[in-house]
Amino acid sequence: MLDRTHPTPLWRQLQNDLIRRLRAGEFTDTFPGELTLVDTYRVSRHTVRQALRHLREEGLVAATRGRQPRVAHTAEVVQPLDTLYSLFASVEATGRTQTSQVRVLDIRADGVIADQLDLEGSTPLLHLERLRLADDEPLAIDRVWLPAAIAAPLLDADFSRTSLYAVLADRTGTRLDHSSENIRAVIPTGAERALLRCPADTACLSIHRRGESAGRPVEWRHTLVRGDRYTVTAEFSVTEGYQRRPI
Amino acid sequence: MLDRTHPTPLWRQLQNDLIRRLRAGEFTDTFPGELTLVDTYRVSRHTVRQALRHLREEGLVAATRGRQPRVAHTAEVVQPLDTLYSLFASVEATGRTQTSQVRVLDIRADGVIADQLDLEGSTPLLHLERLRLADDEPLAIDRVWLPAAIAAPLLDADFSRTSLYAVLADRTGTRLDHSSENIRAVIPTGAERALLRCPADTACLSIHRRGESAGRPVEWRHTLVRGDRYTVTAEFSVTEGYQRRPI
DNA sequence: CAGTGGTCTAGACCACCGA
DNA sequence: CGGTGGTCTAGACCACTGC
Repeated sequence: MLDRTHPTPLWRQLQNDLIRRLRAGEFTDTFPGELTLVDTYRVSRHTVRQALRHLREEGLVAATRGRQPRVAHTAEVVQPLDTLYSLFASVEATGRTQTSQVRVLDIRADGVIADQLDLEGSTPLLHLERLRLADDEPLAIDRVWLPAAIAAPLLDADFSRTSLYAVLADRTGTRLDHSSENIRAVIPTGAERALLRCPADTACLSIHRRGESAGRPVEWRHTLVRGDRYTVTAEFSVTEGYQRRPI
Repeated sequence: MLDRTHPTPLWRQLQNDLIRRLRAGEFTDTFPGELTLVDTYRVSRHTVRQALRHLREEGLVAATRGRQPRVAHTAEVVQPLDTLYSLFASVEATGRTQTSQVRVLDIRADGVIADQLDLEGSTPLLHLERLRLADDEPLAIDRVWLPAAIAAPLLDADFSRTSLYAVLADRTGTRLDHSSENIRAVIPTGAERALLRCPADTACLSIHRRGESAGRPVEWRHTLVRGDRYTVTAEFSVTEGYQRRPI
């Protein structure tokens, strides 16, 4: 189960294994308590608590003194605003299964979008539109445009289960190193609400992102996320050299 | 030194005492190591580490294995924490006038809010509720709670034209050095929409903020911002990480 | 009542760093 | 080399929760 000879600390191995089991859906609602984990993994309680600390801080597991610990199925995805994030990764990190329905994948020209990317209006762009789901429940409508000169190799990729950024880096070697986003609150149109299957009283976050690689704009993206399932978080600290907690 | 009969955990008492000594300038550059603290405070190393964890995460103390621990010199300059709320100030920079209507300013207890601040439910809190306007047009409903033990001197302040953080720093010397925010999209209630005088089809950004000073929570804030007038922006660079700034 | 998490102790070995 | 923080163990008592 755990490898005591491996240089990775025991508590991190334990943490990873618990995340794996969480993703595998092994704990539908209840979650083992600390003493149970001590027995099953044959480690001290201190080690168990160190492994659990991160899971609890991440909100994956809800535990209160006296009560039966539970898997926190907060019906929402929490998005830290501290990394160049991928919606795919943040959904998977919560133990949910992320899938996408590809609605559009083609190459076209669009003067408005090209303008945002500092390109000529007639420049061909690869356009990908996906309905993104977490555990088969609609989460967001995601539209992204990339210059065809860079992204053409993605035309035949399967985006139903993979991250755009992963495919982009894999097939073209392009990695985003800079991005800027605008986040607004909007009320979805009737068509959007129907597609997202969200209640009538639900607002959405409208996120525009412009991504760059080596100083060149390579991505214009618009994501419409259900407000009842998604939260953006941000952390600030005045101190220099502030180290973010690992995982 | 530490009171073992007091209900406050030992590690919290130790943390508070270390913060007190830090503020008193007792440690100019070097900082005692863990074993030193074990000796001086007569507690176990586990307790010392639990107390130090927050100080290190906050960046107040820099410690690396093998090296002499040091006091982290927090860039002595201003509090850059008003990224979002200087958004209101930046409105003035664009030529508009920003004002506030103070709707509530009193001291009360609120168990739910106190819980968010890690305080006892009966702890008195200073509560300030403002309707914030730009050029006499409503922008946001801003509610903030601070422990009365710290913020009581603000009871007779005039908040119609001034920043809370400025008054807080001026009258109490407290400056926020850390905060975390959650940003969601919501649809305002009828009362909120009426107060904000916004159209029926307008969504809002709901922003919860928890602010800390020297590792202790001092502010719980909820701001409801009109989605049709404000955008939150974020920048990311691989070299610099994310920084949010207002538009 | 049994089980939960929160706190605390007193040990131990290790990797790392600077003198 | 001595001191640092990182990890880990094997205990213990307590407050709280739900049955």
